[in-house]
Amino acid sequence: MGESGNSRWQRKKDARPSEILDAALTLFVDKGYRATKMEDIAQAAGVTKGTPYLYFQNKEEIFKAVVRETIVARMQAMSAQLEQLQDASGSQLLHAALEDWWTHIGATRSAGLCKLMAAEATNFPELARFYYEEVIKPARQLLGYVVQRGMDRGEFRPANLEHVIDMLTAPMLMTMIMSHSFGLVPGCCENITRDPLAFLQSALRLTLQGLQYPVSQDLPS
Amino acid sequence: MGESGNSRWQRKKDARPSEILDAALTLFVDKGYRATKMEDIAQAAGVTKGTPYLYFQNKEEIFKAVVRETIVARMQAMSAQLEQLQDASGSQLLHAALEDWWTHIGATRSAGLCKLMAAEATNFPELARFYYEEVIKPARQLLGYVVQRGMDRGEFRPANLEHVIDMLTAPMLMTMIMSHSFGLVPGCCENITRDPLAFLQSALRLTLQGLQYPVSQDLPS
Amino acid sequence: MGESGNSRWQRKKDARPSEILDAALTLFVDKGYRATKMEDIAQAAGVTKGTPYLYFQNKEEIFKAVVRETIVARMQAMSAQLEQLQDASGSQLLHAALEDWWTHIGATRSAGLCKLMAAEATNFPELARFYYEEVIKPARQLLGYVVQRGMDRGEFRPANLEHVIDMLTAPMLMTMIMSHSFGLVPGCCENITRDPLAFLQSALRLTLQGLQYPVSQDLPS
Amino acid sequence: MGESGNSRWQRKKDARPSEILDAALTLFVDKGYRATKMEDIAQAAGVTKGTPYLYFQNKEEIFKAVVRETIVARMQAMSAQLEQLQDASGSQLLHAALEDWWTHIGATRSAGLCKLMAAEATNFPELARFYYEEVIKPARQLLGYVVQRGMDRGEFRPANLEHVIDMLTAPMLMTMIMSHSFGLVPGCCENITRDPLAFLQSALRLTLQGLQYPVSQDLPS
DNA sequence: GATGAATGAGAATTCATTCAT
DNA sequence: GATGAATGAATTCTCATTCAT
Repeated sequence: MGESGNSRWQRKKDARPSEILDAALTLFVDKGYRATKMEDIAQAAGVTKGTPYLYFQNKEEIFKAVVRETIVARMQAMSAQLEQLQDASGSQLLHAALEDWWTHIGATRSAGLCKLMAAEATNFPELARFYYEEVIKPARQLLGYVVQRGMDRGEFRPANLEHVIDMLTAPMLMTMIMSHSFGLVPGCCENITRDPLAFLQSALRLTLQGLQYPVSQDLPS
Repeated sequence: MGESGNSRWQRKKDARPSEILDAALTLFVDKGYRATKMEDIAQAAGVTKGTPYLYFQNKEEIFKAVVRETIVARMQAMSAQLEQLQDASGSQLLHAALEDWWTHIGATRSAGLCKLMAAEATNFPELARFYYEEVIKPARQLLGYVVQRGMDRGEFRPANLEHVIDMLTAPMLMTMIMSHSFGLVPGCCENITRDPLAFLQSALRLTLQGLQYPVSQDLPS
Repeated sequence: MGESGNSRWQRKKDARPSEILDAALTLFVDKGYRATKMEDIAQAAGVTKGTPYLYFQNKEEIFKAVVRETIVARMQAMSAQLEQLQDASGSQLLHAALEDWWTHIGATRSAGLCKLMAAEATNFPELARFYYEEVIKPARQLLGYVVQRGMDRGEFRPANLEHVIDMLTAPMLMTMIMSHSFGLVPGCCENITRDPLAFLQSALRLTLQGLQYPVSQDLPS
Repeated sequence: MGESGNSRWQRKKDARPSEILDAALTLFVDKGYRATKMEDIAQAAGVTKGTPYLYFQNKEEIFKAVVRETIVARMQAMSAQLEQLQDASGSQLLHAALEDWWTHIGATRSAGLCKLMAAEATNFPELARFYYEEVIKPARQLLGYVVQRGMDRGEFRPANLEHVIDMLTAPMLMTMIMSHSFGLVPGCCENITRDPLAFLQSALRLTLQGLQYPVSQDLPS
């Protein structure tokens, strides 16, 4: 026939899994885990009901695979990348990390997945632990390392390390949550989701400002 | 307190609806919206399957009512309370607000509801708008007012108001999310949920520090 | 609340389980376990799809309940009954037992259930063990007791007790199997299912004949 | 014998079909008809999913072919063999038949197939008829012939021929059923499956004993 | 002949909701 | 007002079968 795709079966074994995961990612992010039907995933991937089951045991495994293939994979790449910028100052590193994160996660569908992960953590304890070990913990270690080095070098004033890490993370979490919950609802949040990156940078600056040594003598916090 | 809200709470001799909402709140927070069965709500409220339908049209209406009756109601009370502390400094007001929030929301089941609200916003757009109008917007206006006043008075250096509000809000959101998602999973987060209030206060201090005028000569207070 | 006033709908409730089990028994016997759809059971019981699940966890539990309520229950009744005929001879007891069995099991749908049990034993090991403990074992013990007593009294010649029990059981098993497998297929077995009871009695007579002492004294087998 | 059946078995250089049937036999016997997946059959035969369909229309046809090729074929061989022992006594013939049957059917996977056949007869009426015509009927005719001859010769006392045949068959059926149902379940039947052949021989002896003329004068033939 | 990706009808199970009592 | 038995739409998952390669 003249047309390429007119066969009932489009056989793309190698491409299928990632097509399915891609469709699933979008649907999970848009509608949540429970509200996403397997058949919807199949349809969005251009296949029929049964096909996803050829590649994944069940819905839960699809969800796990989506998390693994997107955030976890990206996280590892980011960690590796940041480890090469050893010479930069703490501020520079944190700014670089923020931009990197924004490019590869914050501004992508992955951000919606983070929100979903938070929403569903208690329903998938095993996955939550995995996510914690593979994403949250390494991310926090990386940030902790950078901040601690800054303190050691006198770039930052001493402060509770965990709290600083939380402080650096909170705006990112907020951005992801807001832009994938209220931000998606028409008529909510006209002034919140304007320019998330601007907020993130502003937040980072504010936090770094707070980490500077006061000029005159001040009590350490 | 005003007398206006009494009529609603005076008919407490008929406690059924609020008992149902109370049970629903706990279950929604613990298991999520979808995973909470109507029958579980009924049972937890000490009634039988059909009874909730005598007071609420359906599950969605119960969810909305829960949000309305808990967070929204609490939010309004908090707003009223804060409006009375007009003489305090911006820092003092923000610290007071934080403690108030922590006591009445952050440390209660309501915090779980906020997380749930974020998770389900896209599934209940109407409710999301309501929540945004009744909770998020007023809260931000309140914070915005306090911060703006601080800037006007020279207590804080000028900065993007929306970003500062986001900055003040992010740690609270983070606390709520984490403590009701990963924080509930055994084996996650050994170092995150340690002492949320300490983090919140530390974050506030850090942000306020960042809002101080830099050392160089600037306007006197 | 109280136990007293709810007669009408509760009577319905009480009747449901047995109605469902009754429908299930017939369908299981007719079509086998796998080929019997839950919806068919429901329909045969005059209810809709979901109703059986109000009373039984799942299809497997219905099957187990059917077995329990029919054969096991009947078996226990039979055992109790036979224990009262202590004075009769071995032959008399065995004939009585056969007739009893025929009346209450062999000629009823329960016989089909025995066949089904044999067919599905490996698919439900737990149920098979239960059935073995509650039905097969007691039945064999009962027969064993009667035969042993006959041997002790000199009514029967000595023989391997287990083999005799098998020998007494085999015709019953055969009758049940044949009449619920080939016997149900039109055009099979014109001469097999003629008169099962006649065969059973004939078989018993033949076996008892074989248990008589030969006239001349011969070696025990 | 005739040459007519050769063509089927001569094309054995193409072993595919029989390999598939062999695999199917084992799986059917082990897991039952329904629980045996086509893919499992293919895999056990060392081919892939689609291949069985090159040789058989569908699963049902495979089942039928298995029955045909195993039991039916073996049955015909046995019949032919027994027809050659014309000189022996009835007892001798029956003992020989039993041993033959035990060797080629009772102790092999075919026994499991008999059980399966009984279990599935109503689901495959056409196959049931075929099995009845090709297996059950000839077997009964053979036995009937031997027993009748024994009666005619005065070796056995007169009795209902069909009943005697049933009587001779029942232990074999029982052995096959038990050893492929409860006998396979761990924890069932410690004392049943001990030594099936011993039981079969014992049963035959007992039956033959019952067929002997009583010593004192009894009914004339 | 073989392959194995894809199909899609079908079955089990869940649970929000209704309504006769 | 309350009850709780019953409903039936909705959803997940299975597997015999097909057919392009």
